[in-house]
Amino acid sequence: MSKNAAIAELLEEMANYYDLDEEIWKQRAYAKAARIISGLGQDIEELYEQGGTKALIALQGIGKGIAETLQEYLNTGKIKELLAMRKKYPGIADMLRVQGIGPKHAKVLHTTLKIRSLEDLKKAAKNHKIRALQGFGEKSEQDILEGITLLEQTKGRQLLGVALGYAREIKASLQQHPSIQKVQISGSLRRRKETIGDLDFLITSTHPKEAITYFTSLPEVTRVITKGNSKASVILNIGMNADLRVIDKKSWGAALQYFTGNKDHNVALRQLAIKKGYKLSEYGLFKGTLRIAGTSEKEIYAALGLAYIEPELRTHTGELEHAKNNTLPTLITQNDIKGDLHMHTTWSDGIASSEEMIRACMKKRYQYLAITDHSPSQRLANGLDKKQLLEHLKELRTLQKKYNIQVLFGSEVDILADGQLDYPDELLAQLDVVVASVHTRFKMSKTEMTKRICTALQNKYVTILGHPTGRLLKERKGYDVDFDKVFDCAKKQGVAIEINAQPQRMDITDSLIRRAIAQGVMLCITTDAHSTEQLNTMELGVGLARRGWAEKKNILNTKTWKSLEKYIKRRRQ
DNA sequence: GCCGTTTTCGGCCCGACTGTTTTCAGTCG
Ligand SMILES: Nc1nc2c(ncn2[C@H]2C[C@H](O)[C@@H](COP(=O)(O)OP(=O)(O)OP(=O)(O)O)O2)c(=O)[nH]1
Ligand SMILES: [Mg+2]
Ligand SMILES: [Mg+2]
Ligand SMILES: [Zn+2]
Repeated sequence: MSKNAAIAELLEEMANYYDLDEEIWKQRAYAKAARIISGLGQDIEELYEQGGTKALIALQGIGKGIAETLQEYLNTGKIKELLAMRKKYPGIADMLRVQGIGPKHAKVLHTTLKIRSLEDLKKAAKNHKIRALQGFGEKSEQDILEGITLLEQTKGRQLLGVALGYAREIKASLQQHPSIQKVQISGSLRRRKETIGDLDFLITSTHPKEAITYFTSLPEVTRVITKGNSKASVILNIGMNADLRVIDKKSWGAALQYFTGNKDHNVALRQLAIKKGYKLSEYGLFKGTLRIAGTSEKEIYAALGLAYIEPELRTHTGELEHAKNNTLPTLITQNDIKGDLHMHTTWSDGIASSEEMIRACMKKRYQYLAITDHSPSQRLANGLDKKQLLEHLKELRTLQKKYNIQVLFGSEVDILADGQLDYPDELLAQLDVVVASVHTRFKMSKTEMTKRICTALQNKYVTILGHPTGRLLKERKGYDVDFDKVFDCAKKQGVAIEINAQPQRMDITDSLIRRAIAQGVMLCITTDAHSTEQLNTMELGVGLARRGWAEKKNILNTKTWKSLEKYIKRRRQ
């Protein structure tokens, strides 16, 4: 994942330049390639190092030409053609970031007004130089100024855990309106992507215009971007955009399919429809003017000869082929979860007591929980020394007698720089569950880090490898690790790979989950909760697991306590 | 530029909203 985002941006930039040159198909190909790479999950550099150009071309949507561009960048750190384009069109990339300015307008501004920067653009708008141009007017000049201001205010993508909370509040407000019947959170939220660009809502309404006006007048709305008879787009006080789409209930399934995406999945599905002699839009699947499907998503997929595809799988990464062959996985659900094996208490850096965590887990009807406070190296997080660890153990054994839920005594033990664990084996032997995690010395080489982690996994007391990539969304990338090797070790040793559901971690990634499953590795969804409230992030972890094509059998904490107990015992033999 | 259980050439998703149009192009989802 290291360079993927940066490379996707470069390809996107190139796509924009091709657009200016009216190379419309090249533009589409590059834009698509950018989307593919940004959603890839696997480090494109790693892919190239291991499989060469062939591995790049093997990606659906990347062919000889773009593979060459990628190769040039990975080998030399630059793309000659891009540099030339930047020279030809200075300042255009910035202009295109302004809401409402596309390639056509940008080009006019660039050539006729010689605009080279956002500063130039602002000045031109303020001096009313823009309104006179062909295709522009007073309003669009004003919009440009506002667009620049908004650009300066916009934050990036938001964490799923945060965005989902906001979306549920808006959903509740929408449900208040008498003309609104169904409300469905859609887009990337429904696909449970780990970061969210905007909040998308699909509704049915007996009075669409009133419903839309209600939406654009919500107290959270700070600005209305567009407002029509079937959809509206607004900016919310939380710094995110929200889109509303109103649809007749006979088109509900088609609209939900459309509004859930992702874009590439939609386009591929529509292409399939064409191939079969149909037309697919948000209004339905049509043969000529006859609607042959549209009330439910299932009906649409079925009419196209496909099994139903769960939203989390709609990423255009092979799901259509599997749907056609009826080989899609039966995804894990929240109901399958029997316990939580990673959480913290006031003994280290949590804010709830052991007893509070136990009671909260009972309320969730879990069969078991593991309390896993930090080890001594985590000084800032109040890591437990030997004496404290044994006291904590005593506390938990006492609490166990009081509650009818299996209370597992665990620890999140640091993996030290040399791969040794932060407690000696004789202490680890007294623990029921050990989550081993890297918390320090991130900047090792890939070889060293891989060796470090594999060494740790060889300790027979390790149950779970904690937050395996070490990424913190919006903050830092993961460390360099060879996951094929790590998965190999995990498989051999019988260690589970964690799917950490903390909103900022969401660690490990969806595509790595898919690879882990392909390699036969067990995974475990945990919340890493530091409060009782945070135990609720389990749903985010389940969403992430589903994005990784995980079935119940792939997830350790779907096991009953009896079966889990056996699993842990076997590991320690 | 990419792609192919009807194709290696000729297609490439489809529709809403807006401003500037005098019939629709541009932008966005
Ligand atoms: N058919 C089609 N559908 C699109 C297109 N663009 C967007 N959509 C659909 C699929 C998207 O998931 C949905 C919502 O659009 P968004 O721009 O909000 O994207 P999405 O929510 O997937 O990601 P986000 O996190 O908001 O960036 O609309 C398009 O060009 N064609
Ligand atoms: Mg969205
Ligand atoms: Mg949207
Ligand atoms: Zn933890």
